[in-house]
Amino acid sequence: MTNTELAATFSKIADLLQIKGEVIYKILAYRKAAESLTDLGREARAVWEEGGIPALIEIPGVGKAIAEKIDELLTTGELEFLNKLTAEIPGTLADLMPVPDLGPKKIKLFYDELDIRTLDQLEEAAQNGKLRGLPGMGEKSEAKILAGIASLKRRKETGDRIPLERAWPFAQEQLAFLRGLPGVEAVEAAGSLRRMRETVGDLDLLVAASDSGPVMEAFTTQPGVARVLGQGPTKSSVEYTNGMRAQVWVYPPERYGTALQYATGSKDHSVKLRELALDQGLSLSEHALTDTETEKEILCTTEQEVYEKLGLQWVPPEMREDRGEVALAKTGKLPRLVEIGDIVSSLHNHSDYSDGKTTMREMAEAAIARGIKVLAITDHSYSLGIVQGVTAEDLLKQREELDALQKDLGSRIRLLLGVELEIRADGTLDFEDDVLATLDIVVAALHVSLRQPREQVTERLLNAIRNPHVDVIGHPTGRQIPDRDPADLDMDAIFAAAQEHDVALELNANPRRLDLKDIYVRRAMEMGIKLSINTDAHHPDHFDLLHFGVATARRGWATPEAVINCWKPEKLLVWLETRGG
DNA sequence: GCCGTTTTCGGCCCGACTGTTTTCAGTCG
Repeated sequence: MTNTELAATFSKIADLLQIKGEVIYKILAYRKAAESLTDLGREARAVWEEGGIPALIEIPGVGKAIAEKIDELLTTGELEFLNKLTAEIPGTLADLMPVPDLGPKKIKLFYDELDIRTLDQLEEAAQNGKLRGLPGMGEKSEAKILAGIASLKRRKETGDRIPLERAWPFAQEQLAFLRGLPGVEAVEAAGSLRRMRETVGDLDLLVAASDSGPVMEAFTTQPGVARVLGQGPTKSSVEYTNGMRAQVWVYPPERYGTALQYATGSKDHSVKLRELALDQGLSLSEHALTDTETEKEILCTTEQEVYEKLGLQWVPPEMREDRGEVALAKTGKLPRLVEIGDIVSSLHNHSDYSDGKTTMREMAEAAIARGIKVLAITDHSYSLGIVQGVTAEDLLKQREELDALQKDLGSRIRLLLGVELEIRADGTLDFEDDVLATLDIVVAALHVSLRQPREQVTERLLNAIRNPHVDVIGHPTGRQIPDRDPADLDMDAIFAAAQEHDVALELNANPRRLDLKDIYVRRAMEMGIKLSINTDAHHPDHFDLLHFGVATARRGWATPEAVINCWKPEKLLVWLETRGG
């Protein structure tokens, strides 16, 4: 049973308990545990095999009761507690919770009064006007539920969260639109986009303006808006014709700091802040910090002031997931996270020797223009058929050409010849050691047979890590957002091997990959494993995807020391040279 | 159900918006 499956179980329990009307804090505890399991950088099963229930209790949000339930689930695959619960109320009621504007109270009402247990039954009842007679229900509520069901079905087809790759550019357009409106003093994307999560639920846009009315009016009536989901003086939300949703908040400039903090979240991070504020006799809301005694407001123009007033270091948005950052900020010990300006080397790139779109020279010149000091050309090796990868002979020719190019470019950039070495389906590598030994850097990667059984696909990657010539494992899990799942790897084994053999794990910056993902970056950091952030550029423009990788690294609390691309070129070259057996 | 440099029991954030209401409940973030 995977973390995802465990999380789904506890999430379902939370839904059913909420519909049943259980006290909210118990429900929140199950939800917190579900989220914590999802965010755990390793498998709960491995934790459990190592240390049993006591080890499980070490997981944040998991106490004795939930640890015992995990134990039962991992032992038997069943959970007596859930079985009893579904004997009381139908388990299918949990499927209704994702319907927008439909919550536990109404689900309970419909079940009690009309015996509605499924989405289809609910839809039918709404269509036939059966809901409007119930207490607190009217025609509008009924229509809202139908719209919610339609929206849910749509999102099921397209995926309920939008990949950062799509959300980011669209958000930039919306920000530009808002920035251009009269009276607007500042604009910022908040929410999970500002935290740079790999997928985004909806866009959260924050505006500083003294008069909100005109901004709200312009926002909700702009071209591209399919329907207005809500509109008030401080908050409005819309659905666009492209299916995305956004909400915009408008606050006066003098309250912008608290508003930005609130809109950025995450919810759990903000709750921690609000609790901390209460300890200091302050109530924190999106409008202000308020002294609970005197009810006097303290306004914060900037977010920095909010954190400062609470006695905290300012927490970078990427860290705001309630994963221990508030405690560190309290003691002033937040790590110095990697920044885009720290990156001086680009170590996984392609040219027209394989499937890159341009020559090595064009790539080098584009890299120089972006301030890159070390550029590795790592074309695919030959067995990856579809891209016409390089053979040993090609590498000789490529080396000659690269040497000439290096001479030409002089000290403006240091060029390295490498390869993106194919890890074949049978676990062997495309080149023998004598060929690999001639290269400056080797990035080994999986591209084929990603669906092999766990043991087999893990062993392939381990074999590559053990090879003394392999320096970096490229996009380790092979996932693509949103449609390709990662290979079923034993990540504990991969991390242990990378640590033992001092092999760097890549954080592929392409927003379709972001592989390693944030929680694995965090685990790599904890284990002292080196990271390599690369754009995997197949075209000069791809160098500009770097910020996605850096943001993901920051989400995993990566420091510049841990990222080999941040090292001084001399240090990097020494590291690469002393490797290779 | 979880958690603890003021607590192992008694806490556990705060507000906006909508729809159905005559003052509030439900949902969302």
